[in-house]
Amino acid sequence: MKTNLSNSDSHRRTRRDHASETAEDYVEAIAELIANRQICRVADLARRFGVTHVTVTRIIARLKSEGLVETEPYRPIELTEQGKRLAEKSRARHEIVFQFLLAVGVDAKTAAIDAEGIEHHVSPATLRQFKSFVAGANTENRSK
Amino acid sequence: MKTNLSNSDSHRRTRRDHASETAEDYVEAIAELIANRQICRVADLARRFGVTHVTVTRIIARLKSEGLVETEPYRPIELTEQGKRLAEKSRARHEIVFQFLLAVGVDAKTAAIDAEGIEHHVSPATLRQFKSFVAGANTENRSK
DNA sequence: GGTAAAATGTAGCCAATGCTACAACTTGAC
DNA sequence: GTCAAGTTGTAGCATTGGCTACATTTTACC
Repeated sequence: MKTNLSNSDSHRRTRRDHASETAEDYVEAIAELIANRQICRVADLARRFGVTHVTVTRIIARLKSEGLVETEPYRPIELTEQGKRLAEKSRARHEIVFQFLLAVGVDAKTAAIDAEGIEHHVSPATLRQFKSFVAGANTENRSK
Repeated sequence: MKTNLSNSDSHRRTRRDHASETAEDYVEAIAELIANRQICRVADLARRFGVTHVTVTRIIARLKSEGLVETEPYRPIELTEQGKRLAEKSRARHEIVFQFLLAVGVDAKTAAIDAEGIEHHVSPATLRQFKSFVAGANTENRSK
């Protein structure tokens, strides 16, 4: 059952563009913080991700240079339109993965944790299957 | 004055996770190459992961220092007992994730790609659900 | 308004994983 | 045995994301 597809293809996907995953995690967290508390600060993100404020500062600088966030020194962090779009896309995908895990019987706490890790590795095709599975689970019957 | 030592745990959090994922990917690939071709060379891994031989060399050096592989300069790469155990564990988990994706309707090629990325983020609890889902899907096909 | 605490920024270190360029070793053909 | 081609190793650089230590700014309270 190995299904050896041409190897460079399969691993190109798996390859480390960890940077864009980080970007997605951050814009998603920023959007959530703004939604919940009206404001997003470096310290909030540091707490959220369990890193020091230094790490957050540098990542935010990168996101700024990529046009995802706007911020001035000692000021709160805001999302650009592009950042908001990416945040919403990430949130939606995250939610589908989370609901899917619940639907296949994973407990809520584990599903929340695993969804965080899995969401970045789900292709659009797989996401569609997840989505329709969740929808099917709600309807809950199949006549062959 | 902060005096917080013994942060050695939290520091390197993501970095270490990332490093272990790489270790798993590599021992898994090494085991597969040895199974298929009786030998694993730096160049094989470089092709497989789509990176240069330099990157492979350095990662192998790290795996060696971690006791997962054995190798002498200009010689093929072999797995230690510990390396074999990790490889088998990774392969089994990978296979479950792959079969699970097939079972929920993902096409084989996409499933192969996504399984690569997802496998590292599936907790034991979730893996159990995946496994029993696959088993259930098989039973369903046979009996109904 | 002044000052201490909290928040943020800056400098500089480390590790992991990419790369190119070049050196050294191994292998196969002759 | 020699030499070319292929393989592997080494040097040195970049990027990302961890960290501590220290500097600066903002805020909050008297």
